[in-house]
Order: sequence, then C-alpha cells, then structure tokens
Amino acid sequence: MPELAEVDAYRRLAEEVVGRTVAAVVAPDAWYLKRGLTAAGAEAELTGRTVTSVRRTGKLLLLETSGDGPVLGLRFGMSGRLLVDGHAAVDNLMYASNRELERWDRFALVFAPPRGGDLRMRDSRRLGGVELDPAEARLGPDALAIGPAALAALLESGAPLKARLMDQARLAGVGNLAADEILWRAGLDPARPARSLSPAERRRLHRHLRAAMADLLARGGSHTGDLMPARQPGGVCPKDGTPLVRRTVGGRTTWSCPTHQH
DNA sequence: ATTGTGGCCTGCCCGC
DNA sequence: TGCGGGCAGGCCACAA
Repeated sequence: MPELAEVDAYRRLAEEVVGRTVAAVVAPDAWYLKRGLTAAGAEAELTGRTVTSVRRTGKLLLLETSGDGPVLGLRFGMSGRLLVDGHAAVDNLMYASNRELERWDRFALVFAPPRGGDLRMRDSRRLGGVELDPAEARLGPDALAIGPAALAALLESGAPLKARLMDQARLAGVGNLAADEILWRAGLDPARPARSLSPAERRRLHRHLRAAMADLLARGGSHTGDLMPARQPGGVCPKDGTPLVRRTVGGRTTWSCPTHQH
C-alpha cells in the first residue's frame, strides 16, 4: 500500500543518509533486483559512492549518488518499508504484516564510518524492487504538483475515470486507496468515462485531487482518508449514510457512494 | 496506440 | 488445531 503519502515519509527518512558513503551493498534476493541488476553489479556501481540527494516522483524513491554514480531507484510495491539505522518511517502499513522480521530485508546499503548505519528495504511480499537509473520519464507528473491543464489532458480518454487517475505514466502517485478517497470527496463515479467530465467537474476533481493528496500526506498515510473507515463490508457513506457499493473498476477493488458520486 | 486482464508474491483471516 | 481458499494491490507482461 505505500502510495505517495507513505513514500514521501520514506523520502524524509532517507534524507538522513545524505552525505553518507556506501561501504557495502546487501542484496540477498535476486528477484528484488530489476532490469538485469545483479548483486555484484549493484555492489560495483554503488560501493564508495556518497548519497548526494534524495527525491521522490510518485511512488518511486530516488537516491542520487556522487560522481558519475547511478541513481538508485526504490519501489515499495504493496508491503515495502524503509528503515534507516533500524528506524521505520511508517508505523502501520495496511495489507502488510507489521511485524519486524529481518528475514524480510531484501536490499540494504551499509554505510562507512564515521557515520555508519544502514538503509534497508523490508518487504514481506516482495512486490517492490530496486533498479539503477530508472526510466523516470515513464512517470507522469507528481500528483501533488499536477496543474489543471495537465489533469484535463489526461482525462481525454474513454477509460474509467479511476483507471486514468491510477495510470502512473500519466499521473504519478495515486494508488487505489487515494483514488477512492479523491473521487468520493469530489462526488464523481469512479466508473465514468474520463472524458465525460464537464469543465466544472474537471475543476472540482483537480481541487479535490490536490487537497486529498495533501491531506493524506499531512496525516501520514494513504489509509488516513475520511472514506477509509467505511471501506469495508457493511460500510456506509460518511457523508450521507448510504451503504457503500463495492465494485471492480480499472481492475481494482473500488468503494463508492451511489447517492452522491455521479 | 490504447485499454483491459491476469499473475507475481506472501501474510493473514475466515470457515470448516 | 490445522488447513485451504480468498483477499489485499503496485506493477509488469501480455492480449485484444
């Protein structure tokens, strides 16, 4: 479930390793290394490099390294957590075990003295991954920064509105929980064709997109939305009390209110 | 090119 | 008490 809100917390945590130099790479899980990367390759490319800055686009966390070193791209999938010096950024992750087991450590940078310490990815379900120099251009604008014109452009499609919001190539950072929250706040039916929105509805969507993402970020997670507590069997709309409807839209479990979402 | 589907992976929870 | 099946969703390969 790490969506934009969680990965941004990871980014802030990862700031603590800026200025530290990689002494060793621990990559015990070959599956976790993507796009041809190997443990030996990661070791060769990263050892001796200093982390110079940390960025985030959508759900992708990026660590820049010194000299002509690679950009390290970290994806967290559903259950990935980030730990720096043994501390986690997010206490409670939905749909993932919150137990702390070292056997779920899939990738780590160990830093050289004097600061030492380490940065670890702990991912029970192994849906995340690590790559060097990820193709950042394949991601759309970040959901916290997208403007109304860019949003209007990505709505030029007959695909379901929700599928469009979750298309990371067009809008980076909105996951399933955030999408439900945004559309619930905006009063829009997730299954509507994206291009069917009127100009007024597009403006409303843009406003709620920005506000909802900022709220989730401030509250500390994509599971902190106002819709979230009702997003379960028997749940009723927190706005009007209508029993929520559960459907699959865009291939994802979708909860929405049949009364106020049109 | 665009859009939709299935599968990856694993822990957890339910019902028997 | 154990076990099997269903479920969660980010992402990618693949099909239409």
